[in-house]
Order: sequence, then C-alpha cells, then structure tokens
Amino acid sequence: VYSTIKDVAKLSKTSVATVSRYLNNRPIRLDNKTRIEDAIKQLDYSINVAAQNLKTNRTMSIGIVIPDLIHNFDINLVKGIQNKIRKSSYHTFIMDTENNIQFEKDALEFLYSKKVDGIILDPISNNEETLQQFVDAGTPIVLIDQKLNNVQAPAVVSDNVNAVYNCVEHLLTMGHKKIGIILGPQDLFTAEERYRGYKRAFEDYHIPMNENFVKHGNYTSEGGYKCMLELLEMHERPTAVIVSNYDMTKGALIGINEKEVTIPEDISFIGYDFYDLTEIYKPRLSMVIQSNIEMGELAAALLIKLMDGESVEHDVYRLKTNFISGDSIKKL
Amino acid sequence: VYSTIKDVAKLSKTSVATVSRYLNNRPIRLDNKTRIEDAIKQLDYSINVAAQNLKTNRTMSIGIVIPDLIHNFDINLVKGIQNKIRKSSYHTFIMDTENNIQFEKDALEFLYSKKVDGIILDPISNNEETLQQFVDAGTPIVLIDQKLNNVQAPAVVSDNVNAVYNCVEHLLTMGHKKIGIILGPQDLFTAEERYRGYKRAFEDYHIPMNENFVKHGNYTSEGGYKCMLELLEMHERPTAVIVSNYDMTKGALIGINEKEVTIPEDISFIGYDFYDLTEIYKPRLSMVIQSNIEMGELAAALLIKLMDGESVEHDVYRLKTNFISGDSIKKL
DNA sequence: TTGTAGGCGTTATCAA
DNA sequence: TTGATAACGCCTACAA
Repeated sequence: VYSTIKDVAKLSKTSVATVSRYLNNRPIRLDNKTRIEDAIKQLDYSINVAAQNLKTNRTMSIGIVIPDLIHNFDINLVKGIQNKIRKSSYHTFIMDTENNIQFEKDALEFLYSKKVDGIILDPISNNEETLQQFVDAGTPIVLIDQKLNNVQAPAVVSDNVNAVYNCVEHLLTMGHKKIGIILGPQDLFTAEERYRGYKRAFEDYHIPMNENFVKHGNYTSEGGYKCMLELLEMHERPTAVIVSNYDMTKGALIGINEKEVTIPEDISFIGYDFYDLTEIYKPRLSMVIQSNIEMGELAAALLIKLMDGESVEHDVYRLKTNFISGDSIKKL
Repeated sequence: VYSTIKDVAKLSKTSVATVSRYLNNRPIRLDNKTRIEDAIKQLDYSINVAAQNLKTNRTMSIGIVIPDLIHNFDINLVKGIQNKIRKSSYHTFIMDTENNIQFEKDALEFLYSKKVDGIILDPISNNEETLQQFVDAGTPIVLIDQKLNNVQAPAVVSDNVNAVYNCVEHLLTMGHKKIGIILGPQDLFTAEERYRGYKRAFEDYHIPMNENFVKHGNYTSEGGYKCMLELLEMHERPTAVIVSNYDMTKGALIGINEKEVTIPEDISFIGYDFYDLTEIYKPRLSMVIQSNIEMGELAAALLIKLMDGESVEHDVYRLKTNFISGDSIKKL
C-alpha cells in the first residue's frame, strides 16, 4: 500500500541512490529534482522511518521521563521541551512515571530498548545501573529539576536556594520572625536546597531560626495537610508559612480552612507553583512560580547540543524563579 | 556496540531462526531455550525495534492527539489511555496540539509518517483529508471527548446532556429559575450537547427558559471571565450559573471576585472539571467532574480491539459524569 | 523443532 | 553528479 524509493526512482527515471540523495538534501541535477518531486507527489510517497532508523542507527527520538503529568510544573517542563524539539527533527517519547519507582525503571528500560538518541530525566529515584547503560551506549542525558550525583549529566534546576531565601527575606522585612516552612523529603535535592535558602536568610539577618518550624512533607497534598496541621497545633505557632510545592500548597490550604484559620490575619502564606490561586483565591495568594517552561527549553537545547556531539559549558544550570505578590502576607 | 540475534545464535550455538522464535514466544526445545537466555543475558542483547518494524510493517505504536495537556481533563484522558496501553505491547506518541489547528495537522501528519498502528484523537478541528489517509491505510481511529461526523470512527464522550440536565434540575429544585450557563463555542459538539441538556430540563419542569442567560465562551479563562461579567451586568441577573469547563470556571471566578459578588449569597455556582476547587475554595464549589480517566481507558480498549482486527459494538460511548456537591448553591 | 537464505526500505560506497 | 550494490537486523518460508 505504501510506495518506496524504488517506485519513485522508477517513475522519475532515476535511481534509488539519486532519490535518497534528494531526500537528504544533497546536490541533485535540477531536471532530476523536478521529476523526483513530481513522482513523490504522484505516488504520495513518504519515507519509511523504520528502514531509515535501521540503516542510520539513529531514531531521531528523545525520551522524557517525568514524575507526574498531573502537575502543572511537570507539564510545563514538557511543554518547554516540546517548544524546542518541535523545531528540530527529533520527536519525543513522554513517559509519565506516576511517582512509581518501578514505572520509572520500566520507562528507562523501554527507552533504552527504543534506542533513543537522548534522555531528559526528572528523577524520583536513583537508577544508577540503568542510566549507566545509556552512558555506555553514548546516549546523552540531561537532568531536570533534580540533580543526581552519581551520573555524569548536566542538570537544569531552579534556583531553589534563592527562591526560598527571598521569601524568608520578604517575610522578615514584613516583621515576621516565626516562619514555618513545609519542605519535601529530607534527602531530596530540591528540599535540601530550599532548606539552605531558609537557613541562610535567618543567618544573614541575625535572627534566630527555630528548627521546629521546619517540616518535611512528601510533596503530596496529604503531606502538606499533615505538616500544616502540625504547625497550626504548635503551642507557639508560626505567623507565616512557606509551602514548597503545588500539591502541598493545596494540602496546606485544606488544613488552614479546616482549622478555620484566616489568611493573612491569622497566618501569612506563600505557596509554590499553583499559579491559578494567585488569580482566583481569596485573598490572592503570594506564590513562588518556577520558570518551568524555560527549564524545559534549556534542557532540550542542552540535549540537542550533546546529541550533536558538542559539549555543554556547565554542569548545572540554575534558573531564577518568579515571585507573585498577592494579598496573603500581613505586615506585623 | 549493540549485539544482534546473530550474536546470540552464535553464542548459544543455535540459529537466528531459533532465537527469533524464542523472542516471539514460539515453541523451542528447552536446552536451546536456556542457552539462548544465557546468551542474551551475557551479551546484554535487546531487540532492534527499527529492524522489527521494518520487517513486520507494524510499529506497535499509537498516537494520542490532545488539545492541551495543561488541563487536568486532558491529562487524565492520557493517563487513562496509558493505564490500558501499559499492559499491552503498544507504546504511545503523545501529541499536545496546544489548541493550535496547524499543530494538530502537523501532529496527524507526523503520526502518519510514523506509521502508527492506531490513533486516539480529541479533535479541535476537522482534518478530514488527513484523517482519511489513516482510514485508507487501514489505521483505526478512536475519537474522544468530541465527535466528528465525517470520519468513520467510534467516539467516547461524556454524557454531556445529562450532566447539565442534572445541574439544572438540581438548581431548579433548590428554587432557582434564573439560571445562567456559560457554554463552549456554539458549533462544538460538547457545547451543543450541554445546551440540549440545559433546554431539556426547563422543558421537563415546565419552566420558561431565558435565552439571554445562555452565553458562549471559547473554553478559555478569558472567555469565562467575559461571559460571567455579561451575566453579572444584566439588568435582571441570574441567581445561579453553570460554567462548563475548567478554564472558564477559573475565568468566571475571577469575574465574580472582581465584581465583589459572593458565592452563594449573591449567586450560586456550579463549575466543571476543576476538582481542586471542591477542596480548597471558600466556599467549597459544586462541580461537575467528567470521568476522564475512564474515558481514556475505554478509548484505549476500543482502539486495541480495532487494531486487533475486531470490531466494536457501538458508534458512540457515553460515560456518566460525577457531581461533587459543595457549599456554593443557595436554597431560594 | 531447527537452520538456511531471501527480502523489508533505506543509506553509503564506489566506480563510472 | 549518477547508478549498481552491499549492508543494517529482523522475520519467515522452506527444506531438512
């Protein structure tokens, strides 16, 4: 049902080699070119990608491995990547691991079996052995959002440290001293960095920091809810709270509503990544918005460079976050 | 760098045919089998998919074409599809068209060039000619969310009519008679169906319906905002409003907040698809939640059937929606 | 049940 | 610049 180069060659009275050359934009005599173009149109010819892949041993594909597409953050990473990839001749396999470590492993194995030309990975676990396969095969990897120490790959991350530093600084200048923070799992790169920013701000302002105000959720709504309740039930509760991802922002708000605490009268609030709430929540919430689209675009650009055999300048790229100022912070 | 069937055959002292048979789960003598398995492990062999595709003329892939992954609705369709596909031997190409008609066309052309074995499509426009290519090539298509009249493909849709019917019915029994509704573009399948449900409820209850309360947005936040303002600025404004998708729900709320109208005192509110707001908004919003994961699962199941050469029973499958009851409806 | 051999559609080499 | 031809790795008659 499909026509082949051979058919085109026959109809255009040239050879397969010439047609192939035409298809790959190599010089061709003009009269051949026009006849080939006619033949292609007439036969509705399109290249057989499988045969091409087989021959060239390139699939012109990259794998994107992402924790959970339900999050705006993750989707925007993907959108950023697509923005760049769309203009290239690569295409993508989007693998949603649903925060499941086994699915992540499966996804990487799948991509390996597909012989993708490159990988962009937002890891939830440490698939050292699996990733090593790619390294061995010369398939470049770019990490995004999280860093992994034991794999040789550049990383594109948020400037987590300064994002939180700026939040704390802002709250301090608004008169807050008792500032709660709900972080991700203790051993996670992003959570560690955000904690560093938190701590550093207190140090720089010579204000004592209270470790009891630092909570570690697991980046889920339930985690945010639980941590928020813990903070609210403290004998001396914080006057402000920073919540460090989308789901926990949601969970924290559920907790706040349940306890009938009001923002910002009873507690000042800074969320993360939940853009819609800066527009529709009452009061409009202050929010850290990560530059996730730009992160995706950069990661894709780096990967393309690597796949083209070039090298990249840095080991880690940090992108600034945006702070959307709402009405959720009270001046003390 | 990669090893081939030939290598495995050599090492296991069998033949390529036997190894191939083993790989495709056909009967093999036990001692051969174990030696082959050893060899595969030792050589870290994995099949070359390109060669397989070339030979079998099947790619074992399906294309998913979706308007905008930023929407929970769309992502959940994809997740539903993936749930089913993960258990099959197919894999997916996820194409986010970003509500761009040209991107949709590009996506379909891309999938055609990839020779996918099937398509699941949530169309934003009518690519009759492009879709006909798939039909001609014998590639099955399943439509999701929207129906297209001129293409021969089963569709999995929401029970839009009864979803809105039930909303109106609920509002009527709560004493509302002046019920506004913000629908999608007039010519869109979902909008038409929802309008039918709206109208039918008034008819069944013998209550006069006011066409002026029916607004058509374009399924964007701005559209919802604009329509909401129009309703609020009417001389005799509705006492309740139904907003019929995620983005317009968001836009409508922005309008409501801007006009300093309160829910439900000044206006009762039913949204669509924005699940989070049933948990964190004050007051908790009543919301229609479409069974999008199930829709995805069903669409994938149907497509697999079609790809296996079987036929499906119906032309259109309607899935029930869920109604989450919040505190946003006032009893009159 | 096994092995040999031909061919899928493309690219790349080489001689013309 | 062109055309003939040999791979690429897999599958599948066919013969054994």
